[in-house]
Amino acid sequence: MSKYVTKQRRVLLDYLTEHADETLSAGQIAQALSDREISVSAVYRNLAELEREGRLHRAAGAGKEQSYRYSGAESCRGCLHLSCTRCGRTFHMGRADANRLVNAVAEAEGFALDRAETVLYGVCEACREGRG
Amino acid sequence: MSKYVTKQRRVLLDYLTEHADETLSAGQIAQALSDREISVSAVYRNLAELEREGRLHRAAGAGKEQSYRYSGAESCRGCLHLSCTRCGRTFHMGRADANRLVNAVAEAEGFALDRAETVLYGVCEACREGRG
DNA sequence: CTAGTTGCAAAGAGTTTGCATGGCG
DNA sequence: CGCCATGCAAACTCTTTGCAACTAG
Repeated sequence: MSKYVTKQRRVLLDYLTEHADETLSAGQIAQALSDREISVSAVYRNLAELEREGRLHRAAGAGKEQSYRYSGAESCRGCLHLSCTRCGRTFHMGRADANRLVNAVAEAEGFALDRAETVLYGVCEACREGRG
Repeated sequence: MSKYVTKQRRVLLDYLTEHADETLSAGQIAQALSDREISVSAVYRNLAELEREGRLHRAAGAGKEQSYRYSGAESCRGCLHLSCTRCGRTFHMGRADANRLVNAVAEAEGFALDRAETVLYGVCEACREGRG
């Protein structure tokens, strides 16, 4: 696990914190940080490690790139994520609403939803009203 | 679009029909059909075409492979998909339950869920009871 | 100093594409 | 017979890995 706090690690964590709970592809991250003295391999290696530590979730991406989502603080525990297929933004479903939804699925189908892994796709309010 | 009905096309469609509404990776499909006289490129090309025609959905896969889901008949319209992260099986949430869920999300968050794109991840009843 | 990290470049894995051959209609 | 689709292999893209150099503690 992380033993040293290197410059690259800090840069990556800064970036992830800034974009906490957003769905980002490894490529996106690598590119955004390309001018900040961190190599692609370092990005991948650190992402993999963060995933092992459970601070990062490897969620599914539409294309062929893998997507990651950094679970900021405890703030996001228990909440579900909504991803708008038009503007790409990520929204958070409150704990209470999420609980209701998870329970509904459990009752209806006997299926235990994994909140960390599940992302709901659709169109957000703003986009639906034409103000993307 | 599809003009000719070739043997390969038939083989692929047969396979997809047999596994309708399941979440399959391109690799899985290609391998399952590898001994049935269809090349990898043909699989990819036909999958891409089916996707263009809207008969197939390119849903997100966990690993680095792309996943597809063939929307069998109308049978599956309006239903949501549940994917078990343990056994990999796909389950279907009934229309009524799905409607309830979609409405709940719409009310709570003003978010219009896209049923075709969304896959809920979690653990199915069988796996939870240890009979995977 | 020592061990964890980095960067580079090469190796892998999955997907796409060019081109000649083959087969549907 | 004409044109679309296939197969093969090469090209690509994204990700992983080996290894020597580097650096945090």
